[in-house]
Amino acid sequence: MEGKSRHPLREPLRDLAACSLPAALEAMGERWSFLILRAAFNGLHHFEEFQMELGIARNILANRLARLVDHGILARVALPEDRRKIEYRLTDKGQALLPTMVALRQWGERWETGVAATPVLVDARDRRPIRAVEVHGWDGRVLTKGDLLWALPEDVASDVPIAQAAE
Amino acid sequence: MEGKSRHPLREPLRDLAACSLPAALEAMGERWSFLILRAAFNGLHHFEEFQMELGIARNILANRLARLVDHGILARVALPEDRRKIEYRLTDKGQALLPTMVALRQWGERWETGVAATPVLVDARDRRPIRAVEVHGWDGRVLTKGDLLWALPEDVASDVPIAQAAE
DNA sequence: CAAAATACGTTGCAAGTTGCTACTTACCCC
DNA sequence: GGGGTAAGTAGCAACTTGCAACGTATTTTG
Repeated sequence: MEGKSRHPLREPLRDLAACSLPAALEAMGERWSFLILRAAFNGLHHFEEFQMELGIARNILANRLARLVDHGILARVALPEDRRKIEYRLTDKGQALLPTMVALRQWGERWETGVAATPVLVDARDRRPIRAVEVHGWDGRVLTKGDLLWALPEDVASDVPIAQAAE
Repeated sequence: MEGKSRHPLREPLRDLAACSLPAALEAMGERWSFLILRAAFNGLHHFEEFQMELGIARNILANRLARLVDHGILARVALPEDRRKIEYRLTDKGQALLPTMVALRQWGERWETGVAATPVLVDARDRRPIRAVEVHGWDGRVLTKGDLLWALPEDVASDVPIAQAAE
């Protein structure tokens, strides 16, 4: 029985400083989680659909779906018109992973496979490809590693000039 | 690792196998990989630094560093001035993971921890917080799930801005 | 209605991964 | 040489993953 141990004795990924990356990985960092998420974004909703599409073992799929539901990324809805069926539906929290998923996929396209993936993600309005996901500064500039600083909260320039920035 | 290449034969309409997400996860999808990457972005370069910062077991760290080097995400550089030391340095390919890492971290802040993470990532120029990472259409609009379509390559509008999209 | 099929799991292993701790090897400094 | 540092390896226990068979409600079909 491995389906129920949501938080096994495995130590949680250590909070280096108070970074929220470990918290995010706690929810999404396991083996199939991102692929299930992508399938959900792609319109799949049912256990058998995920299983067929991904070729994942059924017990692992059951475990991952339960975890994603526990974390509020998917909602588990029993369908009234066919009481065998369960619908797994992206929550707002799950939909909020879109930029992460797209960024990871674009990185894979550019640096791993080297080709545009199929299917292509396009803007529904004009069917044009979407832009590359980037990090932007407050002023809209595209930032790369050299443009960034890891600052303590008290060293962050405030947008509101009333704050006691200088102490 | 257990190389998985099992994908059932399916209709191309629904085939997600050509997606580059699996390729990206092959490189970055293991436990600790993203945290090591974050530490590298944060200026750590040496085995003992990663080990102390993350509290990861030494054999796992050695394995992950070797994998990241194999995938070209980190470069392994022997330092001439102290021949005990090895420097692990982000490559361009590794630096290209910045948007992915920031998107994942921001999602964790917003939906898991609920607070701004420490340290905060700021624009080095003005020390202001960076923007939320988002998905943008060709025209610059912010896109969410409902604005997107998964299209076959032949259904993608050409990037020539002359509007022949009428259909 | 009984039988078959569908949907969503669970169970029992075998094989693979992770983690802890101690050990090793090479190197620097005095 | 002796002590300490840097980057790993080795052995072993605990945990996770994967496969395939089985279980249990439901719906559909003959």
